[in-house]
Amino acid sequence: MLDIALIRQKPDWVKEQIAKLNDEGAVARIDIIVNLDKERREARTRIETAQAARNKLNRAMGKLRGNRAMADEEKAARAQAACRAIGETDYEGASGIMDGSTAISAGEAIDPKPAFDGLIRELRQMGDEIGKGFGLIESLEADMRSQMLWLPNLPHESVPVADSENANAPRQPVGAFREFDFEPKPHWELGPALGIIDFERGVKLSGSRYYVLAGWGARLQRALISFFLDCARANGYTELYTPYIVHSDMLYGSAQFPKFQDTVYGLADEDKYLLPTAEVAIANLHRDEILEEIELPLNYAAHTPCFRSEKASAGRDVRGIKRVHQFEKVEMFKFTTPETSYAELETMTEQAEAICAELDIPYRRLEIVTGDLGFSASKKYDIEMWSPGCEEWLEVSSCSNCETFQARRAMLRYYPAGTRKSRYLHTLNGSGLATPRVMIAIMENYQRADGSIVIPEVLRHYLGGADVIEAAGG
RNA sequence: GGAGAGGUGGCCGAGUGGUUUAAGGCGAUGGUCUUGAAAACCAUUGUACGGUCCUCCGUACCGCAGGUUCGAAUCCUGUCCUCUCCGCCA
Repeated sequence: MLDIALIRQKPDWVKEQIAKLNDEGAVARIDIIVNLDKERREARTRIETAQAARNKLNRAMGKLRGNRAMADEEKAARAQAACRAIGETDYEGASGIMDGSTAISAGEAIDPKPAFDGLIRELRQMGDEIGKGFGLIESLEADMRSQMLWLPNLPHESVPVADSENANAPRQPVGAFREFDFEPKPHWELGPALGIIDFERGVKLSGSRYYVLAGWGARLQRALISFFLDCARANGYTELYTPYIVHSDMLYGSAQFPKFQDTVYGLADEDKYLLPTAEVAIANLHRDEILEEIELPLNYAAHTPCFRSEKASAGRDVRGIKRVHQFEKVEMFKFTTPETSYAELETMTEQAEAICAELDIPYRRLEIVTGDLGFSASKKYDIEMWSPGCEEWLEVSSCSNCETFQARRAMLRYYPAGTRKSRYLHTLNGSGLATPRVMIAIMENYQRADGSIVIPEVLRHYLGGADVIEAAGG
């Protein structure tokens, strides 16, 4: 979520920033929000003033009713006088009369019953109107919130301004490209031939975009996950095991909802959803907490399955395991101060790149332009591995700084050292890495003419020292 | 899944529908005292939003959501969570 104060103060500047993104309709929300904000603040000021008067009168009523030292005749006279004052909207006066701090002149004897009934009638009427007022505030604030939830994050000033992903600027690739003396095959041929990917049975079990890994395929994946987690730990990330099913609030917190609601899988009978990424679970870990600056940065990593409906990309990348409904990923996540988040983004991205280098697969970094930033990132780098079989760059990691965008939604805050005035944290997330695509890259880069696959050096000790996946399978 | 008990500030823990606007304690912070510390004493002690933005004022929040009432931490309903026992179970 964006800072409402910023929108209020510089609506035109915010519009300019949003216009750089590929998000039609978001700019138009700003005017709606500015108007709602104005309306809601006016209502709040007005209603809360009335509520303050009413609270005071009710308290005074308590004093009048409960005053044992006061004769019933005087109470009745005061009730009647207070009733008259309220009718003239003199709430201060009425309050003083009721709590006994204002003297009243003695009049004729009054029947207490109608006097109090009249007073209660006045108070009830005030209450009814205030009730309506709070109803108005509630509906204005609900409208505001639903508008705000659809606004994307603003790009960092360093992000290149361009419309589409085609403009993402790749850096120089790193690592040696293989030279094959045969035609390298795509993984969707290598996998079934080796018996390590079973597309047909995956589809039989669950439908298209599902697959079964068997034997060395399953073991290779497990080895990769262990390797990734060990890298994360060496880099100072605390490993987490989180729930894979979370409340819908968590998806609002990490900003998948409301915009990308149709990309996740939900449970039928509960307001709970399967993780599309561990980011959702980790981003909400410190929800509604206020951390101390000395604890920061907090670095977490978790391996989870990720479930994605991929409705938006129906028909795309249908071959192989590049785009599937269920995959495994190790996610890196950082909670930092605003001052350090951009340095941490560089660190995190370099850590993801280092994993590619250790696997000895050619990779490159893309600096993502404004039009391809996505909804929640202020700045983003993608990392791609080269796959010689399908002859394309595969996105294996995406590292983002969301600044305070998620923090505002999930109430992630900290006290700067020596203060008690809380600020929002910055959140960063990055894949480190995602298995199916890294599996593709390994299979295609490490394939040999006979269809066997050499196991990358760094993975061998996770696989009992084996150095090659032979065509016979494991 | 069944039965019972319970959710109150950073923590513990009082709290008859009003007459102090959550008592008291612990912790924390600041101060007094001290060569220093401890002790003692004094003061401060949450979050969000709104108004003014120097500071203060106001509103809301006693798990959450409704309801009753002029007025709810307190009464009613629903719900979530925790604990104990029973059942089932990797």
